[in-house]
This record gives sequence, C-alpha cells and structure tokens, in this order.
Amino acid sequence: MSVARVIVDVPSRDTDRPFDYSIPERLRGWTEVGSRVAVPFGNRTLQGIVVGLPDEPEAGPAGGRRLKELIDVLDALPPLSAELVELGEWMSRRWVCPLTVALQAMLPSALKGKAEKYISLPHGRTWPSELLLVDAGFRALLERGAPVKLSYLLEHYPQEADTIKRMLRSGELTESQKVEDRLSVRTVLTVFPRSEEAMRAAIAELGKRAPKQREALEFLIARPEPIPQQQLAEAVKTTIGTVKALGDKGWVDIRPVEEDRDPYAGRSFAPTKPMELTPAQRSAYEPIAAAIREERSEVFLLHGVTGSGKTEIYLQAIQTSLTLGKEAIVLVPEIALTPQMVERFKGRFGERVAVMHSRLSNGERYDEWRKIREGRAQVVVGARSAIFAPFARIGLIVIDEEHETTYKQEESPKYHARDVAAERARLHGAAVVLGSATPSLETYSAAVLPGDRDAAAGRSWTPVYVPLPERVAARPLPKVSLVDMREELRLGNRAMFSRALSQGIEDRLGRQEQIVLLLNRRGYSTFVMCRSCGYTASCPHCDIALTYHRGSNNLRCHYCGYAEREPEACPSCQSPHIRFFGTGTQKVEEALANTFPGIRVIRMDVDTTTEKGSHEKWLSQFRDRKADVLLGTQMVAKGLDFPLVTLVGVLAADSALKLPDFRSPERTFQLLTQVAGRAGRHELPGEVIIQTYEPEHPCIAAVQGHDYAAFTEQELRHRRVLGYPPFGRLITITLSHEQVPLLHTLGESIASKLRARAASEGVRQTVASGTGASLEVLGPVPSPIPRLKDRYRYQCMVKYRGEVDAVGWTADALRELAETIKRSGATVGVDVDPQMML
DNA sequence: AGCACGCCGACT
DNA sequence: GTCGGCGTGCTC
Repeated sequence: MSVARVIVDVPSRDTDRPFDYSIPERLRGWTEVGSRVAVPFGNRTLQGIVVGLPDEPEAGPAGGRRLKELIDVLDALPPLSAELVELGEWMSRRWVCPLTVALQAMLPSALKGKAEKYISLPHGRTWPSELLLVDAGFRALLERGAPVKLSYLLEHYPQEADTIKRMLRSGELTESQKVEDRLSVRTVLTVFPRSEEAMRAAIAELGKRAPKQREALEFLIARPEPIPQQQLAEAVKTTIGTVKALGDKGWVDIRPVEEDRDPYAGRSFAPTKPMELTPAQRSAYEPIAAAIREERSEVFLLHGVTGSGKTEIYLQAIQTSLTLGKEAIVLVPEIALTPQMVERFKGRFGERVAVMHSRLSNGERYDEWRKIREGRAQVVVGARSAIFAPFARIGLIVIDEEHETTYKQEESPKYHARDVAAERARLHGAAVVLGSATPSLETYSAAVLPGDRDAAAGRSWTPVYVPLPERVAARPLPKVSLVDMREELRLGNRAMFSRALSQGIEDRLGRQEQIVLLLNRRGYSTFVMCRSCGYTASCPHCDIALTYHRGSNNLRCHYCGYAEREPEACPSCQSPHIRFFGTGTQKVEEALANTFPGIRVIRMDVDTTTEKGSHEKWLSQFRDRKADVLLGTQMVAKGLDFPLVTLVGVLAADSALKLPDFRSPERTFQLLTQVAGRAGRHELPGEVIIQTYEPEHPCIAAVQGHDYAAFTEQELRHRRVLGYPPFGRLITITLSHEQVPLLHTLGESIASKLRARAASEGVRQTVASGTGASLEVLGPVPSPIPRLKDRYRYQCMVKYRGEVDAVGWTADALRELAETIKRSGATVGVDVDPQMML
C-alpha cells in the first residue's frame, strides 16, 4: 500500500491534522515529502503538502472506507523538503498555528494554488429544449463541449447564474475542479542551433537564395548557444518570420523556454574584492568561520557600532561557506534592502545571489525562488521570509540589524525569523550571525548573562558574544547634543525648530552639505481635536483616532481605510475651534520652506513611498544632491550611507517614549542611535541634534553618550523587576466578536482554564517576584485596539518565567474550548513572544 | 474554510 | 405546499 500523508490547505483548527491518500501508480515516482499535491476533499479539490509517506494508513476515514487517491503532483521538483516540513511542524508548535499556515509561509505566493471550478455539458448531451431562452453566447460556449471556468461564466453571463445552478442540480451540466497556480511561467521561444555540420549543409542547400536565413545560420555557427528568436532576428536585422522559416525546415530547433524575470537583468555590478580585515574584524570573523567549517550550529551576536565593518565580515563568512560547497542566507530589514545593499552582495558573488523582497512582483519573486530551488543561486539576500529559502546545505545564516521589529511577522504564522534561523541552523549544522549596533535586549542578555537562569528563560539558543568595538579607520562617532524644548519655549521660541537646529541647518545650507531630519511620529499622529469640548475624531468602525491627510483634505483611519471629509466645525458642539494637533512630516516640510526660503526637501513617509521603486528614487535623488534635506519617519534612519550628510536632526525624540508598550524606550534608543549613525560616516565630521522635552530620561541621555551598555543595564534592571522579557515571557490571546459580553465570558473561560492548569501543576501565579517557575494570566481586558472593523477585541495576557510549557498549555486550552469558540462565532488569535504590545 | 444536510418561517 | 434562512457536522 502506497500512502501519502497530506496537510490540506484549509487554515482552521478542525482540519489541522494529516489526511491519508493512496498514491496511484502513475504518481509513485513523483510523490515525496514536501511535494505539493491536488487532493479530493469532501466534494472539493484542494491543494495540499505531503508531510509523510507511511507504510500503512493511520489517519484513514472512519468505518474502514477506502482511502481516496491523490489527483496530481503539482511540481516536478517538490517545493519543500523533509527538512522544511519538519521546520513547519516545529513552527506550528512554537507559535500555535495550523501546520498548513506554517507551510504556506514557506511557499512563494505563486505556488499558493486554489482549485478552480469548471463547468461542462457532458459528452453527447444536447441542450435541454425547455431552456432555449438562455443567452445564445452562453449556450454556444457550453455546447462546444469543453469545460469552461465557472468564474468566467459568472463574470460574463451573470444573469445565467440561476440557470447554471439548476442545470448542475439536474445533472444537465457537470462540474470539475482543477488546482491552478496563481501564475503561469512566462516563456520565450528560443532557437537551439543544431550541429555545425548540419547548419553548414543547410547553408549549402540555400544557395544564393534567402540571404537572411543564411546570415542567421552563420550567426549561430559563430555563436552556437540557444538564443531567443526575437534576439536572433534583431542580431541579423530581419524579422521573426525568417527565423521561423529555419525552424520550419528543421535546420534549427525552436522551443519555448521558461524565462526568468530577473529584476536585476542587464545591470552590471562592479565586482568587489575581499578587503583586508582589521585586527578587530579578524578576531570576530575567526570563531564564526571555525563554526562554519566544523558544522557547529552556533549562534553569534556580532555587536558592532555603526560603521564598524560588519558587512565585510558577513561577506567573508559567506565566502567561507561557499568554499565548502554550502549555501548562505542573509536577512536584512525590508527597508534596508536598497540597491546599495544588493550591489554589495552581487558585486562580490555575482550570479550566485538571489534577492527577495516585498517590492518584487509575485512573478519576479517566484523566479528568484526557483533560482534557489534549482541550485542556480547559493546566496539569498532577502527580507524575513527568505529564511525559508529552499536550500539543502546551509552553512551560514546572517541576520543583519537583528533587533529590527520587521523580523517578527505580525500575521499568522506570527514567527520571529531569529528563532526560525536558530532552529533551521540546528537542522543544518549551520552557524548563525546576528549583527547589530544596538542588539535587542533579548539577544544581548542571553549572550552576556548566559548563566542567569531567568534571563535565559525557556530560550533554546545561547549566542556567543562577539564585540566589534571600533569604527573602521577610527572615525569618531558623531557629537550628539540635546536641546531641551521646554527651555526653548520659556525663551519664547514656539517654532518646531530649536535655535540650535535652525543654526545647524543654516550652516549646512551655506556649506552645501546635507541634512537628515527624523520625525518620530509614532503615537503622535496628526489627530483632530475640538478645543471647546475636547471632541476627537475617531473611526466609527475601529475606535482609532483619525489622521488628517493634507493632500486629500480628509481624515483617515490607518487601520481600516475609512475616510471622511475634514470637518469645518466640531460635529459635537458646532464650535469652529476645531484644530489639528501634532506634527506630521507634511507640516514640517511646510515649516522648512517658510523658515529657509529656497531649501530643497525630499520627504519620505508612507504617503510618498507606496509606489514601486519610489523609495529608491528618492534616495538616489538625495545622493545626487538634488536636495538639501531628507525628511522622514523611521525609514530615513536605516542603513543609509551618504557622504555629505553632516547633520542629523531629531524633531521630537520622546514622542514614542511614553507609548504604553514596555519596549518603547528600547525602540527609541535603537532608533535614535541608528539615525545618529547616519552623520559623518566619511571624511566630514558629523553632528546630531536631538530635540526633546525630557533630556534627563536615561534613554535619551544614553543616546547622547553612545552608551549602549548603560542604557541596557538600567533597562534590564527595570524589566527584571516587572518580569518582562527577557526575564519573563509573554503570550497574548486576542479574541474578537461583535458583542462585548460574549468576549468577556469567553476570555474568562480561557483565563480560568490556564489558571487551573497552573494550580494543578503546582506553578506559582506571581511572576514579578520569587524564583522558579511561575505563570499568571492577566485579563481579559479590552485590547489596545478595542474595536476593529466593527468587531470588539479583548485580550488575555499570559506572563510566565522558568520551566513552564505555557505555549503548550495555551494550545491545549484552546483545543479544549474549540467547540465553545466555534459556536460563539468569535475569532481567537495567539501571539507567542509578541513584539508589539499596541 | 466550504459545503451539504437538516429543520423552521414567508411566499408563488 | 416549496424556497431558502443559517445552525451543525464532516472532510482521508
């Protein structure tokens, strides 16, 4: 008996288990663990992934019925491997998600196939006489006998929907289903030359006629490689017709070839040679190289200040891996995946590099993915999901700027690429390098306090700490000064630029140097408030403050997209004193123009960078000195390197400090340190001016002193007291439903299930104090976003430390309550190790 | 998730 | 009487 154990593509708790199918003879050789298959499921056809090939069926249907057969294997090369399937199973346990959701996350979206329904008139059957009043085109189409896509029929003949339904029911029409990829591979007709003798014979046969065909053949003799027919025609200045003639006579072979939509095609990258490592770089590189050579799955924290040359270490470590015939994955934050970055990797490793980021089209991404799958690339540089690159022998995984929040996926599967990397490295015997100037407190404390049992709470990997303390060429770190904005106000300056910053901008404009201005707008968005009655405009569906958009003159909800016109008077009290509060980038841009006439500003924020390629466009304009100021939100802080930038200004440093998220100070410190690192990276010295209302805040003070250690020490002390990560760990369970009372009851039953479990296993229920295992459940309380798209949201937070399988308990509790949850109509989401508390 | 099966109200 | 509302249960 040949059996395939399949996970079907239905992301629900009910179907989150394997289903067994028998493998028909014709598919035996093609079915492997990791194959994508089409299977019958109920009366539907679905896509699934083979996760096992057991000898005997176990997960068979009740009542001893026979197994159904696989319908098809969808790819010649299985898109996943046994290793990736195992990784998926680990993910589904680690982050409490259905296995199919974890597996889907590993596939390029082009392979997330869906079954299409087809309708046909059965062979030999004629159109029923009582249905002659239907649309003639509709009838003619079906009478041809070939299956027609149901979606096509419904789109073109919507009035016949009822007819279709009725005829299906009576059996006058039949339905079939076929799993289809989201995308077809583009093909190019390509000319394959035959042997030189054959082509010379052909030329002889042509004689003096058909000079163009002769030329084409001579071209192929001189360059006997496959060439797209279009290109061949162009090369000998003729038309496709001539080339086709050669094919028709059988003198050359013309076949369709799958084409790569290489987004970097036709661009050349200046090759770069490995640089001589400094002694500091060398002592960081050595242990990493040793781990790669010895196939030890060790994790390294490469802690180097901005400009200390981490990238060169990555490049040489990758080279070490390649030399051993192994592959390498490099993750970078989406935002840093700029042409500059890609250039560096392509320059060193050329064609062997695949690039993956969200700005590629589905087709482009699929092509890059295939390069990896088919062994044509050995290095991938990409955003978060590149961690699933289908390599078979990984030697090294690099995560650059490891503290970045983009490595945590905020939709299910809510995985963290850093943890996936550690697990994948374990399966491959690969080394992991986590690089950052400002490591996350989780990673840092695990590395420097490896003996601290609380700090290591439940973490499965312990990084080796590798510091890289100096900047290359001993360039000094920029001077950072703080400006107390309360003082400015006291001295009568009500402008958004302090005197120091104004002066600084003036100076740079005079010297034709460049300026980066950061507006850390999070939690400070431009909201609308009535000064008479305190009314604030908020979204009627989400209870989120609406944000004012100047361009379209309306108020928009950032969560659901709801928009309304800007009010002229207060909707609540009719007062005309309704005002816009807060500062957005648009407002700063205006102020710049008013204060410094003639200043050239490039503004970068979500509004100006949504268009494909716009991000790169703005940056290259800035690089080409087409502007004096680069003004923007977080995105101007990351990974940019412009020689002429000598001043970095931060307009409101503390605007994000007081957000109700315990990681706010950490994020603020990281962001400010990053942006400060943008100044003076080359010959010209840099200066940083930070405007703040709280210069004495330890976080701000630490930025001024470039003092990571001081900030970290004080922040860790604080976290330890409160039992927050890395000393305790968190799980949030979010429930949503249209009615609040139901959420309350459901939340209570989840919370009490967990509390009961803790009690029965003898686990203490106070996390903040004491030692050993403890777990407490907070809530249910309204979630920080209390309503989204007309559904109310409540959450429970599980906080625990020590040896407690809180994730397993949570999964168990939800499994036990599955019936109740389903009946209630509520949706329940779990976030293990949440990164965003808002 | 979908889809069928099944049991109760408003219509030709 | 029938069409169709959505609660419930199942998918190898």
